[in-house]
Amino acid sequence: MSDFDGNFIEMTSYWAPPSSPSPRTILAMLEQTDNGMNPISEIFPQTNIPRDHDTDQSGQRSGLRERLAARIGFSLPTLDTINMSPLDAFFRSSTVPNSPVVAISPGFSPSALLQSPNMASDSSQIIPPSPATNYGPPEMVETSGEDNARTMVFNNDLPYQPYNVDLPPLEVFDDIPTEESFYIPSYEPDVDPIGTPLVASFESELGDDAHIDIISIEDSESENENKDEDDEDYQYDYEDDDQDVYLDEEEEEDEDNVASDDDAQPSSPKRRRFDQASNNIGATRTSKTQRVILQMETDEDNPNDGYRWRKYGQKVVKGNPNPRSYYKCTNSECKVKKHVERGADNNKLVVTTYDGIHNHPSPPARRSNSGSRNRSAGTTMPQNQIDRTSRLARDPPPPARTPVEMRPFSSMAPQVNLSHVYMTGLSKLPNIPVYQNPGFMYRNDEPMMNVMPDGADVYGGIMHRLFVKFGVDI
DNA sequence: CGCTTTTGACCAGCGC
DNA sequence: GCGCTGGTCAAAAGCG
Repeated sequence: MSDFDGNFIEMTSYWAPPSSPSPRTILAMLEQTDNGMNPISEIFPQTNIPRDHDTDQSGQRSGLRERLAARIGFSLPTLDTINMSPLDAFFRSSTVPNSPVVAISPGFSPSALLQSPNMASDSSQIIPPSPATNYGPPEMVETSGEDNARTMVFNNDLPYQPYNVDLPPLEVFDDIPTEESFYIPSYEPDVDPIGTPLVASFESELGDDAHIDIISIEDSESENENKDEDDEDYQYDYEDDDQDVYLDEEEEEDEDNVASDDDAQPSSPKRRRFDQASNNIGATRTSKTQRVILQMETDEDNPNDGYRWRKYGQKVVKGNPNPRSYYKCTNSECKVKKHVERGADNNKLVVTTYDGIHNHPSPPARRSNSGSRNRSAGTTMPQNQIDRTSRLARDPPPPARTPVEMRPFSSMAPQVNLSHVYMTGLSKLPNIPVYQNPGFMYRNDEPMMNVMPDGADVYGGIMHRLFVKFGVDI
């Protein structure tokens, strides 16, 4: 499979969710990369089209937002992205409220996005480093419908240069977000350009072993009981205290200064108790593992994410006429589960929730030959569905590259083929080492793109900072 | 034949 | 205690 031959790219022009090209178009664009032609702008040809999101799609978005808000426990503010320069934000080290640029957070395991063999070595885009810290209220990203929204598209063909930039003040590391967001627009050609909100979110619950995700490979399955409801000190009680690197007392004070109202900050690590209670409405969720919610627009009922899954249940849940499908990783040693459902208000929006951490690499794709099964590399699916699956989704994960392949398979990261991921978001995130090179392009009305570090850079930066601050040497 | 999905039943947590 | 709900189980059916 052809990779984007570019680098981690930030699209600095104002961006509006484009109408997405067909898989064929994408593949054609990808194949052009060998000519040194960055395909991004051609994949996203309508990047400058403003969107009137306050018209007929508002109902859809609000419905989704309300659902997410109900699920997570707080309302979702609208992101104001106008007049905000992503680059400015990116290289700003201090507070940038409502930064639209997605970042890796220490709370949300970087490995979830960077250590994934698929995501890191595929043509994938990765969650980029954070440009900014945000001390605002807990955020879910709600940006896709915004005019002038910005997006970042990434690739990771840059060499591993994790330490070639100045580290930001470590204080920002204290502010641990638990939610990330990015957009995965449909690559289907018939997407309404003013269509559905491309709201995506990560929810890292920072559960009992969430922090381990950054540091080591451990069985993510923890059947811990909920922490004592009466325990008001909000101390983390990770099982593996040796690697409890998130907060110390001082940091907690800082955190409390920022977030005086606990209930208003469900995304905070300190909201873990809240999350556990509120995020499972009537559910029986005993496994307090890290959870990631991924939303993307696609016609596939279960987009390939690089792993193989076995469906073990389906249920219609309250508030959504579309059934929710439950999957387990087919690896017998792996306890990761996920469930997939379509948006109640937007049938093109597929919401995938991952629970757990894969303790194995993604399996090789099942090759389809004449007369044999033709299954996707990931979740098995009916033939008719496979036939609708893009080639991108069927392609096997490419060989992992150093240093990616040396990383633990610690991620429950959704290993979606993020061939054309739009990322944006709000976050309270640390600055992570980045560097710039002049590899931008500006062609016609297409976004100017600035080369940004790849996943290895970001990962290395995080590791370095862990080492600097906590002495954790991976 | 092997593996998958389907689907109704069952289980367990939560709120009232 | 009861009902609601999300999550899981497991037998049957489907598919190549």
